[in-house]
Amino acid sequence: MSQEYPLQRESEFSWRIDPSGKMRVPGIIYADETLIREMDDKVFEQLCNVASLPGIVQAAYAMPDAHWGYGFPIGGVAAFDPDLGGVVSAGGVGFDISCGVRALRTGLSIEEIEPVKKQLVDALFRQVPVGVGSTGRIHLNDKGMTAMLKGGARWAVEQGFGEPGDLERIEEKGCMAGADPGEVSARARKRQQDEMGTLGSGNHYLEVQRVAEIYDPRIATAFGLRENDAVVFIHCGSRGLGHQIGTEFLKYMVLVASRHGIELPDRELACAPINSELGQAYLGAMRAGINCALANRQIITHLTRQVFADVLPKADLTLIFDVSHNTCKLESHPVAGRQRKLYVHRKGATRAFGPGNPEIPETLRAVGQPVLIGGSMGTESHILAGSEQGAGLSFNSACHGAGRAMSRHRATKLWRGRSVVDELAERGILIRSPSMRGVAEEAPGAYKDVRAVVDAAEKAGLAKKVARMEPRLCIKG
DNA sequence: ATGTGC
Repeated sequence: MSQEYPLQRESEFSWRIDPSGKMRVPGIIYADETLIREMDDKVFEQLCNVASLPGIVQAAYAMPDAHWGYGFPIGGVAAFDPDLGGVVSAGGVGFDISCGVRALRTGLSIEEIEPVKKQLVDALFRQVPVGVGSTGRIHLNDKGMTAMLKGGARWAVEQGFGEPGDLERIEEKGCMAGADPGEVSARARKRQQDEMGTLGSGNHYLEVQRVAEIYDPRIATAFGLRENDAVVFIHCGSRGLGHQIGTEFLKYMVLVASRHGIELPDRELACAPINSELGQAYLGAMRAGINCALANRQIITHLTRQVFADVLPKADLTLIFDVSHNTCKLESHPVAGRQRKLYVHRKGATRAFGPGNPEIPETLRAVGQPVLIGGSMGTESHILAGSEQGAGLSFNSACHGAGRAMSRHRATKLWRGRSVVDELAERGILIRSPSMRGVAEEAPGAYKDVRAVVDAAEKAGLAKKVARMEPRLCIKG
């Protein structure tokens, strides 16, 4: 644990760094003692940097899966008040804008999947493009690109990818308002024109999982989950488009920071006032990036349904929910007893609205928003539900995954992709990937213990555990 | 995360 950053234990699952130097607010980390001890000192340093940005409200937060990121920690949450000089930061959203997870029920039990598992994983691997630079069968011209950037998953459904009923189970009903395709450069558009409906690389995957354990039967029933059900998890984002938007705006934000009177503790924290031309331009482009990710996951859902229709015609894939974990969104939150409109950055952190929140679909409003936690390849995933107390703890945010425990480079020194695949196959978990190096980088041992992460999130009060899933097959970038 | 990068 850090010598340099004095952590005060606030409770069994929360830790605090009091403001010092240029920090305007404290840093708060939700974690158990083991997670805190193993957390990179860089997380604390980055959290203190975030806490020093103009207009930050209440505290800079780190989730239990936090690790070192670009500028902001991954697993970081920070909210800014536009009227107090609050800022928006490209690095605070992350390069993979609106990277997120979508979970689907299949209407099948795992016993129905097992006999055709190999056929299913091979068909998915053929049908869903994966890997660095992967392209799909959809090619968008500039007009189509603009419509996609404006319409998100709603556009995808209009194009015949999926069903109108899907939209109800997506954040923002599948279409992020305030997107400004005019702020998305020609280069970003070009990079994306052949990449719709592709999974990408890194930690992105498509898995078929077994519901292994139900923690909260009432909420599980509301989410349509039963033990032994087969479910699909899709984890991916906005591909080359989001990355290009992030890269370009980061550069502009570095250039004009001093003009806005912003002193950057770290160049990677480049940001612009929300109430500035650049801040508004970024928000418009970022929202278009959100729509790109929502459309991408929608198209992949359609491809997945086609595969199931072929291999398991009895299947009926219905959307449980779709959550993004790299965003900046305008939300209303109580601060010291007063509702305030804040721009909440969640980078590697999942929105987790509690019961009653009007943003949650009516059919789920009584139980809270599904919080989808994708574990690493070969390990378990979790579904949680937003809690009422989460509002006062982290602007209704929770963890997003297991969180890396070491660098990709170190992981490739410790594991061989081929042996990882073989070992998982022995446990009946089938992996298909174009990159054995990618598999080594994503080896289960390179990640934190996802169950410890989820337990800490629950015990800190951020969200409530609902169900635990085990992977049976996985296609990976 | 990324038409992976120096």
